[in-house]
Amino acid sequence: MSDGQDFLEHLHRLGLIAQVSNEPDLKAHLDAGPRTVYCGFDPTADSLHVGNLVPLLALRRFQLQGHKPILLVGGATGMIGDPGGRASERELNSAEVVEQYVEKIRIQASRFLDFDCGDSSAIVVDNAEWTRDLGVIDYLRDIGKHFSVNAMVQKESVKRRLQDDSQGISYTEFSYMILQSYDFVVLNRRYDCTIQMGGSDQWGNITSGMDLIRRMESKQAFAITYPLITKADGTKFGKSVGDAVWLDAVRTSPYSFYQFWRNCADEDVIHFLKVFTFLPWEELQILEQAHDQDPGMRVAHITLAQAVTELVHGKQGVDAAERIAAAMFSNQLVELTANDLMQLAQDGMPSAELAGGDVGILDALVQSGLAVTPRGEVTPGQARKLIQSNAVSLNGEKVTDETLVLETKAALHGRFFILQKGKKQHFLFTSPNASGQSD
RNA sequence: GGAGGGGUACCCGAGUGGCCAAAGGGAUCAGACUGUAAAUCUGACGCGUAAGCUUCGGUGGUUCGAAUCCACCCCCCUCCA
Repeated sequence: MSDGQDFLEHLHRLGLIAQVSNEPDLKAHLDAGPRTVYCGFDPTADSLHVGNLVPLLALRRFQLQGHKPILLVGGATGMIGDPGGRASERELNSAEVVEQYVEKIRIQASRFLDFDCGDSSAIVVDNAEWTRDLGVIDYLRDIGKHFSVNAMVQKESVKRRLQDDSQGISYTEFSYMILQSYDFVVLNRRYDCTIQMGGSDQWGNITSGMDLIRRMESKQAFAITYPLITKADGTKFGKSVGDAVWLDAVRTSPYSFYQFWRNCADEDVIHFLKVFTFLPWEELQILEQAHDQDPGMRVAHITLAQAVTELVHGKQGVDAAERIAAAMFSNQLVELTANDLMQLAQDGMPSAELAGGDVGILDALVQSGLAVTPRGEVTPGQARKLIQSNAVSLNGEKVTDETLVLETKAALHGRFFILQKGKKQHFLFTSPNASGQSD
């Protein structure tokens, strides 16, 4: 990427930088030798999602430059809830739950960073470790003393909540900034960590940490924020079929994951390529050109899907996803062999065994979960509505009859049914007793 | 503790005795169009094939009839020399 080129400049080009504190100094700081940079992740679920990929990959970029990344899991701050970027007060999770999340996230993140490459090896820390035993009095005397409420109230994240008529802010969330600042100090002491990175909504918290380091340690530290990912159409990034797109293969299959990227909007695809892949700049240029010339070819989309899926689920993940996609979108389901079909199930295509006997189409829609209402419930009524709106196909044929039964003789190779809702949602049913595999 | 404002479907937000399963917008799902895009148009959007059933913070009450009126309770927000 940046042989001799300025690293910060490169990040700028990729659209990864929203704000930087004291850029000239930071540049010199980075150029002068390996540095330590940290980014925090709040454990709000037991898996990271695509949104978390931004900082994760950014940390990786630093590591590739020879810097040392620290991934801080907010076992403590996760118990509090960050008021920034949140309209309302957060639900608080129990300590055990948070602890569990922390562990899962630690494992998951390990995939993206190198933990064994000498001085720049990544490390994972949990701020619960140094916060847990911090007494209130110590906290107030040693840390709180350095904070001016006057200044805190001026921070955008806090100010917004103070001005909002329908929501206030609790003292708990108000204190979040202090804990995060203290994290920075601890990491600075222990690992000489001088740079904190975060989303642009973290700017206030990060600069506040810089200030605290200056006061307590008399040292200079730096802040870098990345722009929060937005989509061209204004809807929230990272959702698919109503649910977040997770990195955990159990929650979001590699196939769905792949589809998520492949289906992103034309307007977003180049931006996403820059942020979510490590493709060399020249290649990005070529892709952008190709995309501009003929977006219908979807070269950029496919490259994006392949690259990110490989990053998260490996080459097999990509292969499996593409096998399913090829089969499902070929519109020639009948030509698939029994082996192909079995492979699809193994590849992670949503599938299930058909509950004994001949099942009605409505039941099948319910069992497959395809009959979800806009509210997220699975109901027979929704199954009916889908059929009435001409949305359902079975083995490639539109279904218009609600009373249709999935009879064995109509199955592909005597035992497979591919149920389809709309264009993009498929479900594979296999017959239970496959003893008659004589076809 | 006092005074005031507020709690309506996934979100925002109308509705202040029947015409309300509850306007409007957003989100979501589907159809058409396409490129497995976007935009646009159309349909769906509490559950149920239907009759009907369950919803408007909670519980009781007034009424032929309540999201709408009354009582009590819970929660949120703002202000208090």
